[in-house]
Amino acid sequence: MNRSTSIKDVAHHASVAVGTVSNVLNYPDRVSQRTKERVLRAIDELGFVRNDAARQLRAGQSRTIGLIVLDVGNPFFTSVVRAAEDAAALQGSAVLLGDSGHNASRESNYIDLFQEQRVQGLLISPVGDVTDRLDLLRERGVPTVLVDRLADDSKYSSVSVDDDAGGYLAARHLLDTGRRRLAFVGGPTSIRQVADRLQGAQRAVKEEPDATLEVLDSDGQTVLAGRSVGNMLVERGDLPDGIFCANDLLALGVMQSLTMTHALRIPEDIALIGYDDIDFAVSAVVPLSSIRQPTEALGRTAIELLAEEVESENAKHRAVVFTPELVVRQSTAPAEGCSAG
Amino acid sequence: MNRSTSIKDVAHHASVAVGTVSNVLNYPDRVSQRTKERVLRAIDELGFVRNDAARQLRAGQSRTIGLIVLDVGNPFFTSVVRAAEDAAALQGSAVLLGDSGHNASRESNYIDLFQEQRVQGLLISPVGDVTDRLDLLRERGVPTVLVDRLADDSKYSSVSVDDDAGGYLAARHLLDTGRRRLAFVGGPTSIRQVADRLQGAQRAVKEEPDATLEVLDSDGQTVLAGRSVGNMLVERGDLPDGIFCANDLLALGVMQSLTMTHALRIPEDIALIGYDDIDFAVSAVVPLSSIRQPTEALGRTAIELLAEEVESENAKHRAVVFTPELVVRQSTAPAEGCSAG
DNA sequence: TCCAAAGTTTGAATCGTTTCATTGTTACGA
DNA sequence: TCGTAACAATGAAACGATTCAAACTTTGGA
Repeated sequence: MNRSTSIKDVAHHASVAVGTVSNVLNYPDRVSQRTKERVLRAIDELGFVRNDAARQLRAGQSRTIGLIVLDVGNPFFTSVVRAAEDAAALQGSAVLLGDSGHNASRESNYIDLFQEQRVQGLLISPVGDVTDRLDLLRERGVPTVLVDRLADDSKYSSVSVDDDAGGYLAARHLLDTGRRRLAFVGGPTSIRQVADRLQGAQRAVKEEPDATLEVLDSDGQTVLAGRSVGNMLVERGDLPDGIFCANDLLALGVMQSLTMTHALRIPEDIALIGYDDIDFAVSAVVPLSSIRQPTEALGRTAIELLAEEVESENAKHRAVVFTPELVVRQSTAPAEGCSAG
Repeated sequence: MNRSTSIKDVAHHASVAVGTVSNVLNYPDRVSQRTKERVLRAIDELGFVRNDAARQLRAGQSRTIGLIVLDVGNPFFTSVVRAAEDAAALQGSAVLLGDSGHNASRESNYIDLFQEQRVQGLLISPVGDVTDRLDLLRERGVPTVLVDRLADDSKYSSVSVDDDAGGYLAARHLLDTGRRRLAFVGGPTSIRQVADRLQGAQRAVKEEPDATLEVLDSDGQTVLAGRSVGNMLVERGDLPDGIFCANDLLALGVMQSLTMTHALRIPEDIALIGYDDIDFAVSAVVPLSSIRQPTEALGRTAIELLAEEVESENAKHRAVVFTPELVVRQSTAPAEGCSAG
């Protein structure tokens, strides 16, 4: 109803020119102490709040950064988002958050929205094949940084985590604690993350001549899927002595099935390690060893890479790959006759 | 670098006036077929994207709604957010999401940001005491709807869930399945939600002359806290036959402690029910009964209430209270000698 | 052929900032 | 007292969209 107060009202109320008010807001040093006080008082009395649309229109660019993630509910992304917000705040930008929910059309809507908002740049964990759209954005001066996905060519910067290294870490840890008959439990290896983690595990196993690695396909990446793999294992007998699951949910499912239904002991009979280090890992019946991804670094670095590209159109693109971290808990405590390798 | 193409460029390229281009975008019916096609082609060829800042500046209002939640990682809020986004999309608005992380200063920053963005309105799950700020916002024509908090006076609309009813549902269900010696496990009752749930449970227990309800304080609302309550119970003996936990994490902790460490059977020896119906409830060792909050309805209704206030300055404020829903799973299956009643 | 009504198109004015060339003021050394 | 440099303050122009009164075109009936 009542049109909100503008810089003009403030200027009038403080008996100065509009330019002066603007200077108070943006370049306080250019304004004398007396004037500044008068203007600030006026701002306070009138309850003036800068209209960002007008500022942005004049400036040609906004102070916001678009961030599109696959699933805000996923702790991995939640953590990345928070780190990105904090890093952006440090450089005076705000993050507009979009949750694509693995849905290409939602993703596309967010790209549209952010483009209309003239965001400084875009951080995205892509669902669909958005390379064409991203190319267009770049042409129009909106740089993009890929999150949790290695840029295929060198057209974009990206931040990602080395899943192969993570897989290696996990398997190596099982081997180091004396296990030799390992099993990998993971969803369809068509998922890149799963394939990479498996590959890393295989690499580690090849280092020990007497070690073997069996691959068990799971039907999805859930607790229930883990449970059925566990049941299957027990039914057929011939158990491995170390299990590496492609994520923590699977691991928790396997743990449930082995310990509850079948009275096997973890880690004495079978060691178990997951991936992601979700909150539940630490409070599982047997606290679960896992591989933690450096989410804070991901978010922070993504913002930094974007800043580089915003500053100079021709900044070199960089693909930053982080190495995950092993978190040891009870579920992989060394077996009794441990022949550490 | 290259200033992006404006409506003026499009107009020039299509040999029409700027007003015509605007009409094509906003009132296609006012424009002849021939012209429309020409303009649309020009838009396509130039890759024109509307500058929302300019549109907003002229319109005096944006098409965005601010939403500040306590924790996007919390499945409760994740679900509310998604529902709100969908409902907003239906009415042509976008949601700007802010995660206060239970932090009053982050919350305050988001309010500032959203105010500068001239959001249509604000949905907020407040951390600190923001009533003063909200009052100011309202004066300036930015309506607010409280989420997951009952408005204390009738100055605001709000959407919330009846925790008392939820507590009643849970306890009543334990009673209905034959349990009589109940226990309530919950963090400090200074948390409103906890206090309300307890109160509802007490109400239900009073309905059965031979039923009792014991209150067990927990140190926080986590799995580990639940586990220690469980351990304590077993150590002291004198077990209840039905336990109602103020949230699912506590319940899972209690379940771990009872079933694993102490070889008690759920639901045969003790029935167990949680609150929130998190994803893990269904995949617990014994699938956990719980109370589900109507998060989708919360998000949707919040947007609807806000729309009412946006439309008319003097819309009556409404406090909509939803009733949660009982989800029965194995953890509360009827005891053998069930005297339903 | 003319006129009115309906249908299209035009383009200047406007929104609230920031920018910047210009003007006004002050201080100080010559 | 004057000139000049440093400092402050001014206000018109610009950003890119929407709006709307006015101008123009078409249609169809008299």
